[in-house]
Amino acid sequence: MVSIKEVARHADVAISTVSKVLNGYPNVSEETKKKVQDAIRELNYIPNSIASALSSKQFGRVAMILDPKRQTQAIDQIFMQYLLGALDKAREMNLEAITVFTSMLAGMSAEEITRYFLSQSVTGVIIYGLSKEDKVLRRLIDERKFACVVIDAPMTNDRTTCVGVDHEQAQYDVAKKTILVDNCRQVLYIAGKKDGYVTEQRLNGIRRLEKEMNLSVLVRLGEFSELAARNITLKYAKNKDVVVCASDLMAIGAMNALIDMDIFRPVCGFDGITLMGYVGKQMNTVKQDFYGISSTAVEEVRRLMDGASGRQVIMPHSVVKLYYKDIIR
Amino acid sequence: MVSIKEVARHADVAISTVSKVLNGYPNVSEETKKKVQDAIRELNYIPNSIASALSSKQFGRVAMILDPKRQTQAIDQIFMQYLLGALDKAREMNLEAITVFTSMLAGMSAEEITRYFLSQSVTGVIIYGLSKEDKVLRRLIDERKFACVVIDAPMTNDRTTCVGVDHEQAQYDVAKKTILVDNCRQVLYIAGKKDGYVTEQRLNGIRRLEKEMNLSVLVRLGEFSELAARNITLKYAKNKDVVVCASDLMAIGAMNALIDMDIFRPVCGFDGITLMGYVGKQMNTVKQDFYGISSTAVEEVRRLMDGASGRQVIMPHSVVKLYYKDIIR
DNA sequence: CTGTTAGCGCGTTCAA
DNA sequence: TTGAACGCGCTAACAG
Repeated sequence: MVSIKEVARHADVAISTVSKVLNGYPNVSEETKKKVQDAIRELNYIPNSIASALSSKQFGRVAMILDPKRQTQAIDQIFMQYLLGALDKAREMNLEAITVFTSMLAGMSAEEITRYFLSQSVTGVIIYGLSKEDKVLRRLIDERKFACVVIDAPMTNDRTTCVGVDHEQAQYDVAKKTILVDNCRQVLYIAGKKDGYVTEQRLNGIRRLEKEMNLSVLVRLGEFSELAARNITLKYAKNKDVVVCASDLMAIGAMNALIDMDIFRPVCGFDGITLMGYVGKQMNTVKQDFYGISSTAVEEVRRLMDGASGRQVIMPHSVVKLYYKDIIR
Repeated sequence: MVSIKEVARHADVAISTVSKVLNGYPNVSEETKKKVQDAIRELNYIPNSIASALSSKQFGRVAMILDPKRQTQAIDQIFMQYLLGALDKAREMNLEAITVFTSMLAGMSAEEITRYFLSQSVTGVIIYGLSKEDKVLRRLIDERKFACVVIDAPMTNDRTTCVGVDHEQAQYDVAKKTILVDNCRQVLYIAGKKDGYVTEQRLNGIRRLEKEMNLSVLVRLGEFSELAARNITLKYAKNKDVVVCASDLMAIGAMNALIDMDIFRPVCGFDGITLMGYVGKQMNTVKQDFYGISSTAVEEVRRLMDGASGRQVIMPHSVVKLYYKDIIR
């Protein structure tokens, strides 16, 4: 492994000079700069980021905490978008991001996780899909030992920023758009999980619409499950005018149920995933930019690591109509 | 940040003694060991793995290269299993694994990737789902600068190990089992992608069965796409006895097509994914243990990093029948 | 069994 | 503008 020392020798300068060239410092003459760069090229020198980090004390890695078993809004596709968005941005910002699954954290206390992260030089954390029931991660947030960004859970403090769309408004928007077409009054709302933050917010959205439009809304928990949504639909949809679902997956289940019941009802979903299979229908849904959300999360965690204070970041959403062609895998 | 130095001072021993205790070296009296451990606990000392790596020159991180856009066998679910398996094992083996998506490598030459990896102290690489067309990654493998493990592509050299099930045999097995039930003769085989290694191997499997059972097999490329498989089925399945698909996704497409055509044909898939939606039917498929494959890959890459030579590792597979209840999300 | 010493590869003063 | 010297936190000889 060719080190900075050899480059220095080769270029006949001091190590520190090479370092300066490497890091684009001023006060290096063009002449020596060129000498150094030539040497770097000739020796095919590659700086060691580990040593660099140690020396400059700029550790600061970011841990992305994902819970794949927690089938909330949709499926793994979303996680991949999250990962992609974060890793791309991290690379762009010269940050190291490590992937951590909750299964690897299972059984650990907040202290143990803290220790683990610190030993890995992790100073920033992004939590995707926090559950209300997750005492440990909530503790981690409360302790403020890390710069935290929480996706889709409304938590902020001086070391914690939350990032996500306005689920309340989004649910309101998509439901309203769907309902207006057929002037529906009786709504079947299939919500998510009891312990989910987004479930609550989305529910608030439909409640607001209920009041505003004087609707009658029946709420059932679909657990973000296609099958549960199917069964709920089979049971309750008959004398409803519309089925509003808190996820695309559940919307698919509802649609299939309606087909089996041989009745038509408008259905709308949430998330805008594309791996839905072709149901041969169309439906409204909320399109979230998971890649962008995750990318923003990295920027935010960096802000926090640089000492900024936590805040709330609302990402834009849109209501789109998914057709057959959109939902082909 | 409390360092080893402070621990040493606190315990009134030398730094090296602390280091020995930390790394479980012999030649430390129980007495001093206890002193040190107490100090560690009191100060809540956390070793810095970065400094440790630098000092011991035990860098050796491993890069997991994933290509999410490459929708080969199935969907993101498989990638998540891969990630989980690798990260769990890496943690167990005290290796650092970093997630790299091909999109981050796009446009880079093999040399640039090499430089990038080396700068990140990556010395081992796991490649998931290599395409025959991927000249760059193949170059990376050929250059032997890294310990390489390739999943599902039959490449080995002294620095490269391949890991995966025996796709040829697996395809043979599942097809045979499916065909025997109804004594089928006319087979529609929906293969994967032209540039895929597994496509070729699985095709060999069906070809072997064709000869052995004196079948008539029509082969079409389904591109691992549900829709393509659907269209192929609509076009060709009528006068066939069975539809053998090189992926579960395509099998779903085929099944749905058959339902629309209102004819029954046995269908079999490949991979054993669980996010198929409920088609209300059953089918045979090859169950792959993606978690285990990835976990094994990490062990293998470690072997290579430790100087061992490349080899071929065949993972076990099984043929299972998926029922309605199995494929509920 | 313990402590001293010499680095690992690099960033960063501070004199020269 | 340059370079010697120190230190980041830790490991690994080696000497005592």
